[in-house]
Amino acid sequence: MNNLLLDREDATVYATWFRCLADPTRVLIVNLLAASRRPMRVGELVDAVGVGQSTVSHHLKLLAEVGFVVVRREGTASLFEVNAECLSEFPSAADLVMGRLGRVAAPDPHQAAPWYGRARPLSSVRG
Amino acid sequence: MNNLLLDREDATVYATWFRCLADPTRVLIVNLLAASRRPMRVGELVDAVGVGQSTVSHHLKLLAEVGFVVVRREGTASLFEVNAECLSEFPSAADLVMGRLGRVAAPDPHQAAPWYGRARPLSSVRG
DNA sequence: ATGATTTATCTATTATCGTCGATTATAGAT
DNA sequence: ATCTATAATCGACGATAATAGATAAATCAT
Repeated sequence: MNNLLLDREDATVYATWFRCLADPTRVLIVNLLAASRRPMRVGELVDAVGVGQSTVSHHLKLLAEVGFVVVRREGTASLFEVNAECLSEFPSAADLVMGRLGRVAAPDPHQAAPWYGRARPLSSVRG
Repeated sequence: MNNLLLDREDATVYATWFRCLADPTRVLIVNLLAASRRPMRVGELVDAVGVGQSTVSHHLKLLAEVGFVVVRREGTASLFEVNAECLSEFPSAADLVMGRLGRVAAPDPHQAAPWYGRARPLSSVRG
């Protein structure tokens, strides 16, 4: 110890996560997808969050890049749903930053976690 | 129900929280204060996070405004420590956004929670 | 009073962000 | 082929944000 202290690299990864939810519209989108637990079309989200379609697409792209949501196309529609791993991993990240967690449950490689293909935020605490 | 769906007003409050940790330097600062659980001087934090003093002061001001940290002056020094309420409230906010929590523990009025004097983020789920 | 230490504030620069409107691309239906 | 519905991309705009450097304010020691 102290193994619960982050280095800047890990902090940057977590900051990326939090930045993803640093906008009210994105919070609404994620909350909607997380609570409903079903795929939703872009138009459905546009109706729900009250900003333009291009703006919603923009936010969805961000959320998908970081890994909060996954997308699948079906005809002319795009179906977005929450990344199930995030439901617990994101709150765990909050716990970790707040110093309440020495480690976080290891991610399941078969389901994309937000950090796959990027920095693994838990490397420093896995030690 | 669904009572776990946020409205934009609440989403804005949570977004403010997350935006506060949307920067690597602030994540480092909060994690340091949260893990050490002791008051730290600005200079101490400057040494730890690797950016200029004015920048650290700037971030601390932000963190204090939102309520993540509290400050007390002692001589020429400023002692910052983490707001104890945030240690659990912030992860709970993450849970709530991810649809895993119907409500959050009621805040203790004697210790400043991040939303005091601002919107109460739990009003919509408290009913 | 002077000087040293510590932190806050001010100003400026640069980069990023949220949003919109318009356009483009894709797929289905007629 | 054309029309329609859906979503992605592009370009622009104003607003914020992160950082640094310089200066000011406050406290303490000599």
